[in-house]
Amino acid sequence: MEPLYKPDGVEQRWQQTWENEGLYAAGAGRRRDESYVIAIPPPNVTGSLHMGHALNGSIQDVLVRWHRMMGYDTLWQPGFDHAGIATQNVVEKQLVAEGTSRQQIGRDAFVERTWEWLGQTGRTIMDQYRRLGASVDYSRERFTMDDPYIDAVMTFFTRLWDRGWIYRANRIVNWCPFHRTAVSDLEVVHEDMDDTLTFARYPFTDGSGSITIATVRQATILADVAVAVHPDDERYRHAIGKEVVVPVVGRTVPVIADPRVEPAFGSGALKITPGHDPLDFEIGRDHDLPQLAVIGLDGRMCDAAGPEFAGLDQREADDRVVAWLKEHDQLEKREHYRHAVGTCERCHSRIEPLVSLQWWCAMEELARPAIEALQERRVRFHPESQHRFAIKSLEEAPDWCISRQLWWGHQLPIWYCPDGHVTVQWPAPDACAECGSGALERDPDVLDTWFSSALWPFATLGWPAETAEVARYYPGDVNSTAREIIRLWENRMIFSGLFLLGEIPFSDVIIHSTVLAPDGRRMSKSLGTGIDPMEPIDDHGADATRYGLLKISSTQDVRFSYGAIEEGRKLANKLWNVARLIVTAAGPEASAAVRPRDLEERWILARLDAAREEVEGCWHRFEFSAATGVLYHLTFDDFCDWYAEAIKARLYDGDADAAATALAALERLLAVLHPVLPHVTEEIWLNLPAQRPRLIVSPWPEPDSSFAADLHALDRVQEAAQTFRRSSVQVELGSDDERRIFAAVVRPDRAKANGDAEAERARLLKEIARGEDMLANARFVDNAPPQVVEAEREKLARYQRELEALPL
RNA sequence: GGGCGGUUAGCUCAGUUGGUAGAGCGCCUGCUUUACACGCAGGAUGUCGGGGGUUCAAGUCCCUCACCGCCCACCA
Repeated sequence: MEPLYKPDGVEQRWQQTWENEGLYAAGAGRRRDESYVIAIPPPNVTGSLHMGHALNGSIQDVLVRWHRMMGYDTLWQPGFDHAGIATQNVVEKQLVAEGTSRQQIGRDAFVERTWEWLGQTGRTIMDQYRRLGASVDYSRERFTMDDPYIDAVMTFFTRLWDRGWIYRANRIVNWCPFHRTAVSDLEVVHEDMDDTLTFARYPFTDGSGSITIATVRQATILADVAVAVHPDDERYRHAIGKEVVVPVVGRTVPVIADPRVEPAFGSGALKITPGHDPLDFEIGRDHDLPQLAVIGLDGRMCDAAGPEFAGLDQREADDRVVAWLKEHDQLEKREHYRHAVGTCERCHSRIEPLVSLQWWCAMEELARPAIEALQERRVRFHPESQHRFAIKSLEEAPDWCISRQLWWGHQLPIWYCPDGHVTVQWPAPDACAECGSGALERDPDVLDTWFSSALWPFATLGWPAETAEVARYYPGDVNSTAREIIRLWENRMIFSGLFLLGEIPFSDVIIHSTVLAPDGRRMSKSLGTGIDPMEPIDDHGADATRYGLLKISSTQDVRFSYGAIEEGRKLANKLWNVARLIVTAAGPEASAAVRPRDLEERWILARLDAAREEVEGCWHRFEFSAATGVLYHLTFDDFCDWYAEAIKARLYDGDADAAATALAALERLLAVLHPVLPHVTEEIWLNLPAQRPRLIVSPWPEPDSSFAADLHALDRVQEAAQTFRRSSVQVELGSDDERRIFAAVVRPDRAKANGDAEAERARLLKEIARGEDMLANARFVDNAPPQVVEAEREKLARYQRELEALPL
């Protein structure tokens, strides 16, 4: 064993060994009946792992390794999401770069090309998980487009259909003109943009002047069917019921009253364009107004806009409309206006609200049991604030637009016959369910990618087939993910699990922190602030990276910190070296045995057990950062600086009992550290004398109360040592044991140099004065809890003794 | 506009039920004859964002203001 622990090579070796020996597989190390199941949030096949994946992987791996050591039948399910629009976006852009397009090569060729491309990316991602030391069952890799998974998706759809919860409706949707598909509200991101607000006058038909409206989308004037004002708006009361002439097109439309108009905005009068605005769509529907469309699916002006405009880019059309207004003296003014505009999450094209025929899933019946389950705490979100958010999101969830006009994804199990009958069936029907026609055509649309993600925890187990795995591993235990995905994924897994299997897929949802760049900005490729998690892993090791990420994790957003990772590296190195001390001194013939003879040996055994319990508490509460603190303190302060220093001399003397006990203590330390630092602990384990199973599947230390009484045995020695080192004041110790340990750990030659009796005297006098003040305060003594007063008295007495012991 | 969170040492952050502020890094001082200098021992540094309130006692509970961040959102 070298003095410097070098993770590179060691970690890769263990990662291969564990996987090859089947120790990552479901059920490895199983010694009890209960299962422990986590389904990894399947990364999109499009990319590589980012820092959030590394943190999330570390969190899940700690829980999984811990449960594996406790003997649970543990399954950590890996795989990928086909990520419909995200994947199509990447491949489509590749085609554009090659000077072609998906339309040119056609659907079949496009899908084939996508399959080819993701054969490479998937491999990369799984290798990155391996490099992190993630103990997922790599033999069970699943993909949301595997054939059995497709069965699950289609079954989900047909069951919803059978309940009558899926319907087709013409509604206004968010339309991405680049991808030429509808996207859900959740896939639209709002970005601040500079715009121009145009104020245009619409003349009344009776010649009594005009009414002014304000708009940022001048081209949509062509599709106006009304002007609306607020019913209580005194300025426009006279106008209600009159008619105005729409500029350019000359259409006569009514002025209506609707409370949804905001009088304070713009001119207070709103032009109504039901075909191209969600609010106008609703107002139009409630007032029985027609829907006109002037913008086509490609985002350009369509034929309905008239021959002058057809085919124009919207911006050009805007300019022409403005020119017309100016020419006819109907342009009142134009103002700079900065506002949030909806854009496509994937390609950032401006979203066009369009009326289109889409498939919807009614949410009310699906959400209700999920809301109840959350309210009854049958599933819990951590932290608690996210639990409330999850409930609120379900309560407010609008019907889910599940159809997408994409090519990459699960095609809807809907067929049409020439007579227009609709057959919904899976497996695919041979003939129309209504008329028996064999000439069926499948609906070209695919499902929203989250429709299939929602089934991840059980579709990966073979559902809808009644597999032994579903029976054994469903429901699972924990799901850990990022905050922004609660509505997209967590809630949908909850309601689909309840609907299809009658149970929620997990009992706890961990919402982990977002890892920001060191400067506090978001980590993103476009900003250049991203840090590849493989970088710290290569530089400092997977153990150090795992430790560092867990240390900085909390409930809020956290900044990435190399310092935290270096701390992890130091911990691994420290551990390596104390193991070197013990193993070398014990010799190859030694064996571990708990044979404590002296106080410090009983004390470290008690400390190890107490720390084990503290760490378990942290993990039960999902407080990963707190756990790293416990482990660091245990290793550096308790195990190395006190225990190892105290027994060092006896180890050199060849004391077999001390060596056996030290080996036993080291084994317990390694076990407690293993879930966070799996590689270095396994490597040390290998170097211990005697044959034993791999640490990864070795039992987690059992509670051991034998030495609990000695937990505080060293408190007095530690305090005496600190006093001595600081001031050269020798504090009287109570027993030979205490004096012996003091002598072994404290080296007088090093302490004296720092002694400054005068400074110490001043410090003690200050403390004593403060303590006397407090005890002289009647209100404090009368009202503080007795133990607080007593503690203050003891502190005061101790300071007095130390003061008296100071050399003059 | 709505919701949530943050503001504690030079930096990154902990602070459980109110009991008189901590860690790591950095900095200063002193230590290497057989675990580790990726180490050991010691030290300095805080009006706990501002203001008000409750309490014997507030970083912790309440109100308020300021700034920062995230999520959500149909003021065209």
